[in-house]
Amino acid sequence: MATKVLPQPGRDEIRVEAVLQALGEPVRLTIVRALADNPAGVCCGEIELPVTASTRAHHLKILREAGVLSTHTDGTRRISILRREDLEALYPGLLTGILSAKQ
Amino acid sequence: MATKVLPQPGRDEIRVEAVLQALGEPVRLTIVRALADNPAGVCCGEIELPVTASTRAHHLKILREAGVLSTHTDGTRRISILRREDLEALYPGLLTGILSAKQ
DNA sequence: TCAGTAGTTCGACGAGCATCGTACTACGAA
DNA sequence: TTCGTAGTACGATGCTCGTCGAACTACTGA
Repeated sequence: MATKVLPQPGRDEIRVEAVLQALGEPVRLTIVRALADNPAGVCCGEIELPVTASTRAHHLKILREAGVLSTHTDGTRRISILRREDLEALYPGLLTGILSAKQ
Repeated sequence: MATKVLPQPGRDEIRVEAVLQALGEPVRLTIVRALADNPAGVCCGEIELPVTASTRAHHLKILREAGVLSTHTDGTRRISILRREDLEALYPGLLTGILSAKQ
């Protein structure tokens, strides 16, 4: 089972505008909160969202390209993990600040 | 000289999606950075921006309505101040995280 | 090999947004 | 009162974005 990591920006390629814009959307913020609750990673289909599969894939792509999360394959599934370390290194406190917001 | 504070959301009315969406725009992020450098407040006309005055007013309104900044009048001028305390109380670390990003 | 499942990609569509110019308001100075 | 300055409000425009359905890919299990 050769897991493969989907293309994503390196830590030095992450731009704060892209991160903020990615996080400033309700559906994507829901995804990020779900990932934060599951440090081991989440299969994107498991997150309950009020959108279709294609829209979900769209949002995951935006989050991945912004550098917010990392995705690797696991059979037919794709596991997404929050890039906590990278975001904390670039913008210390940002993620915890956002996650501390009462829903 | 009766200075007047323009309408803005109370601390409990601030929503994290609105804040992130407001910050996820290059022009508005420039404004926030300028305000962060001037804790005493900045007259919006003083910030150098690549847009016209009407667009500038539009962005300031969005930032104000999101709860990111506070504006009060001073004669014909309007002084804007970053709502550091409120944001820090709601989302501890968020602002410093964003501002620590190398431009 | 074949069917089923997980997820992406593509094209289309409608809503929202950033931008502008113009007209307007509010204040200060002469 | 009149003029100039600082800024807002409004309407229009073009672009971006979120959403969807349908078609497609990739892997698993029978």
